[in-house]
Amino acid sequence: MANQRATAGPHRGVYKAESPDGVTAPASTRERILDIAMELFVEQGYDKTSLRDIAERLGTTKAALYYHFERKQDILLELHLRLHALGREALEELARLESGQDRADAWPALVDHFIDEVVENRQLVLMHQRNHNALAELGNNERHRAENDDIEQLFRRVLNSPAIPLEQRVRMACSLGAVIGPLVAGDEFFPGVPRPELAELVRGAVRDLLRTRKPRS
Amino acid sequence: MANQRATAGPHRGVYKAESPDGVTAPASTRERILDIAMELFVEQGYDKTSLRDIAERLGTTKAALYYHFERKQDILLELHLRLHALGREALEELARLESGQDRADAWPALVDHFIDEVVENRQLVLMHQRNHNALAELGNNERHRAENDDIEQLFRRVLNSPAIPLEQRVRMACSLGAVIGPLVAGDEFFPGVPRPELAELVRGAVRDLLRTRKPRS
DNA sequence: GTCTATATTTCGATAGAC
DNA sequence: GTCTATCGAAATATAGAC
Repeated sequence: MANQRATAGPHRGVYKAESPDGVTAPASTRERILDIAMELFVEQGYDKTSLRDIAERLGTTKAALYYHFERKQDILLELHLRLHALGREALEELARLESGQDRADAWPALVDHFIDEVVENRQLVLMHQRNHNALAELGNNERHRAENDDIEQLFRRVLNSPAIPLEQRVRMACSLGAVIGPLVAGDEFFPGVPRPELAELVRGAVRDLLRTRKPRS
Repeated sequence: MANQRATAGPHRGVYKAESPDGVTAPASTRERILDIAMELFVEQGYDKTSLRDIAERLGTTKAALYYHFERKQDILLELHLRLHALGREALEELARLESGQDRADAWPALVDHFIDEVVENRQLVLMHQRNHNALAELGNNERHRAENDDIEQLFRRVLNSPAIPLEQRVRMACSLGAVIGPLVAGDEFFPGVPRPELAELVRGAVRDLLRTRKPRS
């Protein structure tokens, strides 16, 4: 009767049925659903993944899923929140800095952190970028809209800081794309290269990218 | 009776009903369909865009579309081929170079070209990256598979050239992501900045990114 | 918590008139 | 080339037994 909120009833807010001590409990059905859904959303996309597909791979039936999630969209929403949780803290901290120059100075550390998280949660990032449209439709959901608008505004606040020269702000945006390129999309292009080594090389590339040169004057 | 293959019959291979001289003819229905579909695929995604949606915005009915395209997928396929046509030539030329070093040297020019095309065909690029999953399903289509496998192999051949140091190859991959970042995805982050100026800044960033430094030894 | 139905809706695709 | 009408195949979601 310890921390069993997950089994206290269907679809009710926040769950995270971890055992109080660090013991790895058998993954709750709810979380197994999320993991399987993430796999399938990457393989086939959200729209082409039916609840029947998920249920089959999980070994149950469609209807059983409705005990754990009210609607199909809620599965996607939960996964989206998982992703947002990754970058939220770091981004908030960055946006809290007053001066634009401080923000620019702190950016490289943020990207470093970003690289680590992309490597560790590659599948989640993949799911995000391969289901852009489906995720956009979550905009109607209140819980999602609140969270999402927030994150987006944090980004905007940093990348729009008028105190940072435009050139540097553009490079900050470039650095994010540069990370996604080889670490996610172009995975098949560097087979056999251990991911940590790849990450290290990307780190070096981003470092050079962010080191703005003198404008040719 | 000049170049009217487009109206010679429904869905038959290649069309491009341009008038022989450079005169801008009124866009054929077929091309208006493609343009509208591209818009909608960007706004809502391929899966959530019904043929009814397309027909409505075009001012006709669903059934009319079937005169111009045999299946819904064929609309997406045609748009995909439009995109591939953009980069194909440059990429082929690059892959034809024998030495790996030659390829690495030619890469910056390719990216420069890539930047121009991304700026000029932003919507098409957007459609591509926002419908990754739907496009992957075209893999069953023969016409698509032939074309697509080809392009992918060209990329692989260049990015795998063993003569190019891994560090540089990774940076080549980074450079592609760095272009997409600010020019496509992060469009809303630089409002008011004319796109050519943005492109120029990205060009500078990529230049620094590709200039590999001495390894710290 | 999971099952077997089944209701409901939407969409791709076809038939055939004009 | 475009229309109306309709078929058939999914898929989401619900009802109710166990």
